[in-house]
Amino acid sequence: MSDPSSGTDYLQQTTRFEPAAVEARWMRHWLDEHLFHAEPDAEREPYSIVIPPPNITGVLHMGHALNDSIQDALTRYHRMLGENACWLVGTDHAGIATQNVVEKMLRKQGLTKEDLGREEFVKRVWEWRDEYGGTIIQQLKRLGCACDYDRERFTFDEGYARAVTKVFVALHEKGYIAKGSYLVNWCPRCGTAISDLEVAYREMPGTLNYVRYEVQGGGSVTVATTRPETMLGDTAIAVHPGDERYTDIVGRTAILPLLGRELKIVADDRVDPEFGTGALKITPAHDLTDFDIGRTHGLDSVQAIGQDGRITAAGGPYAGLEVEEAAERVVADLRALGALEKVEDYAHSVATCDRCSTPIEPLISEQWFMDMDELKKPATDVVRDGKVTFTPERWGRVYIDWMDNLRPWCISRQLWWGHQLPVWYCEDAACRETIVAEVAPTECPACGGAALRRETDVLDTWFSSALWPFATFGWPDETADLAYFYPTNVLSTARDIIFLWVARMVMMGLEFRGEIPFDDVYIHSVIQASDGRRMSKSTGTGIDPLEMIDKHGADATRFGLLLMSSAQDVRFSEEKIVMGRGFANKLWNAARFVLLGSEGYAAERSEADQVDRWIASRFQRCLVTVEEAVAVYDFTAAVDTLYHFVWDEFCDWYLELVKVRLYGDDEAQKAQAAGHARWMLDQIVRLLHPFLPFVTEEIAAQYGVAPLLRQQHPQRDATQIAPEAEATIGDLQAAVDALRRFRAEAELPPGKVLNAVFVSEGGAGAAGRYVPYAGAIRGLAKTEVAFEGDPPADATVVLVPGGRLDVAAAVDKAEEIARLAQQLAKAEDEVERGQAKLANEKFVGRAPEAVVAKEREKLAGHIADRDGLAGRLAQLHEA
RNA sequence: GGGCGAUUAGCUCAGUGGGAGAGCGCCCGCCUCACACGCGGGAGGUCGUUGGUUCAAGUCCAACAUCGCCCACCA
Repeated sequence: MSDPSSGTDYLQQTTRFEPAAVEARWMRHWLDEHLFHAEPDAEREPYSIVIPPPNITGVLHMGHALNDSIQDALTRYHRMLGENACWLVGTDHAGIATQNVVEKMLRKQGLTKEDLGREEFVKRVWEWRDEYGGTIIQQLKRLGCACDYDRERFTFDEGYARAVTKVFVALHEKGYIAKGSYLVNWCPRCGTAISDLEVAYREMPGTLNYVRYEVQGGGSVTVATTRPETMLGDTAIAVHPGDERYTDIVGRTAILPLLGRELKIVADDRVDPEFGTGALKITPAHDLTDFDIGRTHGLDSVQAIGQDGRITAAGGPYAGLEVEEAAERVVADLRALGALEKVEDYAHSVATCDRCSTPIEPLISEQWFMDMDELKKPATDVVRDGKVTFTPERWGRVYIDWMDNLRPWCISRQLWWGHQLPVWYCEDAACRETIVAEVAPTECPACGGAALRRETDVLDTWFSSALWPFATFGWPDETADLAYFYPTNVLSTARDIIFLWVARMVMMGLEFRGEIPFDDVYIHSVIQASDGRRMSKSTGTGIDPLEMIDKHGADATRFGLLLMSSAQDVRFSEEKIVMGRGFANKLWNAARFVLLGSEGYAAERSEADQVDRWIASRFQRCLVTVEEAVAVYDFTAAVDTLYHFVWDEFCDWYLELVKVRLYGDDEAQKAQAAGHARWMLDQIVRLLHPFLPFVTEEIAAQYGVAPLLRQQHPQRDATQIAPEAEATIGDLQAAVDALRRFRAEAELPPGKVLNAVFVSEGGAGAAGRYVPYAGAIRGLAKTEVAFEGDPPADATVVLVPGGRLDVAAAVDKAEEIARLAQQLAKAEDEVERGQAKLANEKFVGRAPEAVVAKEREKLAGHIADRDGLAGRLAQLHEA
């Protein structure tokens, strides 16, 4: 009782759910209790999820918040189902991103990484990581994520490094990993090669420059280029073999303007005769097509642009210039020479670095490559065969298409922050052996020399990320965790890393564990800015989820995000979060009402009253819908169903109906109602907990069942489905609705009590069903009801045709006659329509029986309506 | 150039073969003893266009239009 956050006073006073204090208090408690930690337990089914590890440089953005709300709901849900759920958490060392951030920080201090040297620089990155790298993990806690924080991993921690090394060495031994000299995507700003997937193409305005090259022995050939500066590296000109314009110059020699270099003229069918002039200048060192054509024809390769993005010595007078400046100078000089025939505006897509947006320079470089041919086959098959399923399904096809067109993966990076390749070179000039080993060799196994130099390159960050599902559970050691939690159940992520990450995890999981890393891949929606553009910091369109948590609470934010998690991309709408806030508040107040109104009674399901049977039945239907939705990762449907059950049925009807008994004088009735209300509340709170963990925990604590994570999910029980109670309460609802509508239309003052009488059609006494609900109708519709045979003198006339209710009143006779006439006309139309449909032989003959039966039922209803209305109208006319 | 997706109420979105839904906004009435972050009532849509399939189409097919995303060695 000393706890200020529980007890009668607390409940009475907190008419609003205030998230801030509640959330902080519960998260602290959950963490102190290590509630989210899971250990292997042979008695229980494992359920595991690995979080897509956020970069240590990252801060929680809307995409994380959505994905983590999803994973958290799944984790809590399965935990409550009795499974031993483990949500593994951790961060990614994020090679380029982190190195960039630390370099930027150093620059502010007037330092470069070269000033410090590699060792000291890496030390500084670790220091940075220790200070700032945990930010995002703390932010997950603000959201309420039930991650197993006791197992937090880092893609660069010691055990992880062993896994990475082992994988590299193993793949090298199999011949999948090898060093080679190829044209790679080079980012001059980051100073490293990057993989094809890290290149982003952007449409940019540019120019197409037509440059005339003289041909030895007379004549000339004109080529079109968007990058005139690359001509400094030209070694040939190519034309299509079938292009008759150029047949006479193939085999001859052209002269490169400005530099005077001799260029072969070759024929190659990769040249598109339709484009430009049909003649292509060939720069094997700086263009992939040219590189391939160069190989085919044995052309020289001249590197005109260096790794620093400047023109090399091969560029003669342009040496040392930045690419952009060189382009301007080359064009100016060509123009002066008269070799520039024309310049056209031309929009084309420019390859840029995904990390820093700098234009990529394709250049030839010695790099390590991973051949995917052997790995991709099984990884494609498991998706094709449905062993790994994608939701939504279409992403599975996207995955397969990509796999089918895989090229070797450039895995080496010229960075300082990352997993250094486990490769050493013998320095002995006569030996030059390359050694790939898990443990640093002390001498060269080939010549015995002790002078060894370690490869300075590090691995692509995604190389290590690919091992995440098994390396985090202890691999390369055969741990109990690994045996128990791997393979994981589901991977939830954004579609932009299907290739970068998901595909590679599948390949590595199959290769090193012989098992798929996860059964399901759930690809969630992309949340766009409210104007439909991509959310991004640079354009200022980003919305900070933490701000939403501050403003509306974590439960509300999670709820809103889950409503935005549909299969399609959605625009961010704060309204949905506001909706969540309202829902949390509604639930809290419903709980206050139930708990305060039933103090002293124990939760116990009752079947005595129709209302009790009805709400239990409705809850069962809700439960089934929610379970089915979660099973197919339809969180929007799950949350929407819960919202409407709790608000529209539990609060708007059940709680209102239960007041009659709760506030009444019949002690037996009150006990039943109180016990059942408590029981129902508890069931609801349990079902909602995975989606709204804080408010549900706060409620549960009020009656002593917190933490909900240790409680059981509600049980499905078909015996609680009560169609007859649903029918009765459905009729009652229709009656109340009709009375309310009548009151509103007749503009009765709110305080005015209406008198009504139920009359059964055909005198069968069906109105008797409503006898127990006279009190409810009084409360819900401010109407005093009487039953057949006992009409009050001033009674408004009420009919009950076919169990449904219609209202008439002697308020204004003429008005009433007009209203009824209108309704009658409508009913007659409906009857006509229904009869026509049922007279259609094709419909009756071909439509499913149930559909036809439903149509008949509807028609019967309309006929009853029509007859009832006609009768009343006749009565009114008589009177 | 190839592929994928979207187009439903003023706004943001559900709805995938049997008589159009939600939240917000809007209009009317209510501080009714859980909740004004609330309660009750209401208005508002020829479901992008044109064809087709079907007894029946927002829902399936085709074409078109518009918007968005992904992939591609777009000189």
